[in-house]
Amino acid sequence: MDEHPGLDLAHSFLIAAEELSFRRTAERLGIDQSALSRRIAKLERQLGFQLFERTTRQVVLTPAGRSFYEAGAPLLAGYDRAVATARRVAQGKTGLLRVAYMAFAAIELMPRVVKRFRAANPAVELALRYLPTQEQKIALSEGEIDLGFMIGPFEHSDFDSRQLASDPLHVFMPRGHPLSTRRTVAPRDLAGEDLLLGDMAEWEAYRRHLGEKFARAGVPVTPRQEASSTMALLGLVAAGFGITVYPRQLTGLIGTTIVSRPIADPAFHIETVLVRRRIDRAASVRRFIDCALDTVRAAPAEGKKRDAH
Amino acid sequence: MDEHPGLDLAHSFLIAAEELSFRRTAERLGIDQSALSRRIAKLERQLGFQLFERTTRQVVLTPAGRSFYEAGAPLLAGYDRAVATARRVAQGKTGLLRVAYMAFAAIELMPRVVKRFRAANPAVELALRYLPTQEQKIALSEGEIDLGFMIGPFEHSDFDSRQLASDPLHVFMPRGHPLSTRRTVAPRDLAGEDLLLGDMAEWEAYRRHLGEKFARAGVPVTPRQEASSTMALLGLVAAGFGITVYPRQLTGLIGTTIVSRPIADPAFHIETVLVRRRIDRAASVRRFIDCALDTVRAAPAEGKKRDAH
DNA sequence: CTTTATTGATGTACCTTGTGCATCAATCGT
DNA sequence: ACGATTGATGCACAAGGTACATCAATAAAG
Repeated sequence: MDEHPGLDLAHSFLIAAEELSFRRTAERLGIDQSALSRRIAKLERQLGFQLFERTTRQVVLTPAGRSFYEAGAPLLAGYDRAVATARRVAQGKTGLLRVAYMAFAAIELMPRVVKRFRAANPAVELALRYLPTQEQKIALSEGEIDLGFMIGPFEHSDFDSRQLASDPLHVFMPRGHPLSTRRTVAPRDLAGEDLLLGDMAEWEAYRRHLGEKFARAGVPVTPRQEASSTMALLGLVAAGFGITVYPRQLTGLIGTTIVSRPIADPAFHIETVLVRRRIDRAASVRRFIDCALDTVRAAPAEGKKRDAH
Repeated sequence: MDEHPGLDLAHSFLIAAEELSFRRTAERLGIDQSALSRRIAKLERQLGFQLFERTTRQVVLTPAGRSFYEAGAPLLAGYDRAVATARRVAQGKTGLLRVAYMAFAAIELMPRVVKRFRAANPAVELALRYLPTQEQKIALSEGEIDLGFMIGPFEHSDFDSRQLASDPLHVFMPRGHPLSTRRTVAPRDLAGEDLLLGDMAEWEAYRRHLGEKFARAGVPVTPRQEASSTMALLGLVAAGFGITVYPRQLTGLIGTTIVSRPIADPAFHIETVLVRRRIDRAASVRRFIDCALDTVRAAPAEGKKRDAH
């Protein structure tokens, strides 16, 4: 790619090619006829070929000029469209918003926010993508995504993090499990239980959080088996391999083979935050965040608490 | 269409959007970093929205900037292609050549020239169009065609006319016609014959020429019937309605129901000329003319004379 | 934690560039 | 033959963009 010879003069040429009169063209452009005459001459010099055959009485396009006009007119029209589109994007009225979410948010929170946002901003295309919390942070910093629903808290000078929910953790166990006779479960009741969790590759953030909470509660737990997905986890629980700890929302999705009980400890909550790059001031990103905050403010999911711990 | 805000700065922006570094971009553009900084700032001011989010340590595209880049990059690449294409057209290496031809040229001359030109200039698209001589003159002056095979001579200050051929006229008559016993026919032999010609709307030029020639030969003739096309004319001749006068080339195309005899008078030739607008200096037009001259010079059709009258 | 180097932004002086005005030669219409 | 209109050109001026020097911010190195 060279440097686009005469690009700045192309507009003058296109008008002239339509008018076929230097005076009328100059008038349309709001400049002197002599200025236009020089513009065209300069453009022809830069391009290296004649655009017009001109006498003092008539101006006609050369074949090369006709070719240049026919190819150039749609290009400049396309430029205007590109500007208009980009302007709409700047105003957040359209564009592409790349949103990532982790497993917990996928159950209820993310779909609700997305549904509301789509209704309010139909012109904004949403690219949803499942990513674990840790990978979201990388993806955010590398500009691969614009927003991420992730496990909080997340404090970093480069990122802006807004808490959307703080969900109580439940114990999920097979029907008939000894603990299922209780209405609530204390952390220390879980000592000695076989704890099943997602594998480290994808569930790193959650496992760190959970490990810390059990440590603070003075309950030593080590997961006995790992699953790669939420469904696999539930399958293992249903099959009697052990129990798991998961945010409350999952309760609504399970059948009768698995029962859940709240963990009666205010520390056993998990925060969901919505994170963006602080440098990214895109209007559509702001709109999405506002929409998310409105969503949880307007109708917080049952059992959710507004503030953590 | 406004006036394409910031079009001249778009190139700098595209490079910057690729480099994501003002210093490297400035280096690539061969300007000072400060100049680039102002260019981008000016472009953003003209467009009315931010293209980059920048700190002193990193430069990232805003969503609007990304949109503008994605739409703009192919546009400027398209501009370069448009310039390259137009340049090839200017050099006559490609482009569209609109050539018109009248009925006589369609028989043999035009196909031979076109075949030769196509072989030598495969990249030039030819738009062939049948037009009577008179209409070709209008079409040429209005720029609807670039070249015309027409009945000559044609002298005009706006046009450049080159004679390609001077073809002897023959008399075409039904088999068994009294004149068919002769080897040649004199103009005065045609006095009293029923002369069939094409109608005035399309055959004006030829009829003027022919009328003039008969007048000079002192033979009064008035066409008895008109036909709208060459085939219709031949049909009428074959049906015994009369005779017609036509250039020699037609001889090769007729069957045995019609016979032809040369008119033994040097005035009874018809010139075919190739005409272009004098102001049109397009290389491809010149090439076509050269090719046409080469064609008739290399292998003049049998019976053709180099000079008229 | 201090130092160093690199980033993009900005003040300044200079000079290239494009502009309007006036005028010219060519040409069409009357 | 004349006036009117076309595009081209000489000229002086003003605007605009440029390089240079420097600044504040920040990441990397010690």
